[in-house]
Amino acid sequence: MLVECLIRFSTSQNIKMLPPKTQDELLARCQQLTGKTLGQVSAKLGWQTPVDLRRYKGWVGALIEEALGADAGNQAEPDFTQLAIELKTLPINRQGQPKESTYVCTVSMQQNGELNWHQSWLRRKLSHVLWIPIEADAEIPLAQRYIGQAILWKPSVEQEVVLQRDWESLMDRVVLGEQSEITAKEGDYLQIRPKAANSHIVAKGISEYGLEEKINPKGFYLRTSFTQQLLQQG
DNA sequence: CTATGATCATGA
DNA sequence: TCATGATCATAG
Repeated sequence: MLVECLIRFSTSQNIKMLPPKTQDELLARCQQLTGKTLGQVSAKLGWQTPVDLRRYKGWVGALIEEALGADAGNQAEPDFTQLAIELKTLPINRQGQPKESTYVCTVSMQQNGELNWHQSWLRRKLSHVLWIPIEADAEIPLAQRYIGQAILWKPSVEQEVVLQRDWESLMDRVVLGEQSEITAKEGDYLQIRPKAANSHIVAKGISEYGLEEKINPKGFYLRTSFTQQLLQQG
């Protein structure tokens, strides 16, 4: 099976990688990517490497998904549906630290159980994450950026305590109809920021009087101070 | 519109 | 310099 995958990987041009059946198989595929450049992986998949990411912001993430055989598409599921593992690339600056915050999910109270931490969408998404560190210094051409060692991560008890506290305090405000007033300054590890095509996009929200209101969609993001810890513990 | 994938770009 | 607020592409 491993041989088949390696052959498939080395020879494929437009052939879709099958999703990994086990965690070990997934990690083996990650090993194949470690130390390779984005240009090498891109060429192997028959993808064009853009000059920069300005108009292709999700390109790196989509490339790694394809290379590892993620199968969730744009459904609201973990990237590896069978393994219940979420995939996230982690852009690394020249100092070896996360360069950007990490988007997790949209802020919403329409979901069932969205008012309870243990059933929350955010907790489910962060319950098991495969982080792929990737060079992201602007001075390195996209195709020459190296892929780092993958980190398969579950939040520690200490980390989850903070995440839960942040999530509950932020969601308290959302429920009170204050979502549009929340700024990115709030939260220790989690923050809420705009998440939309632009600032004019509107979504259904709740006003301070509990009525329906049109607001600019926002999302939960992990601060770099949090993802920095993962690099050290991984 | 919502979901997926994120990074850009400017003000402080 | 860097975090906040804004934005880009694509599928359904």
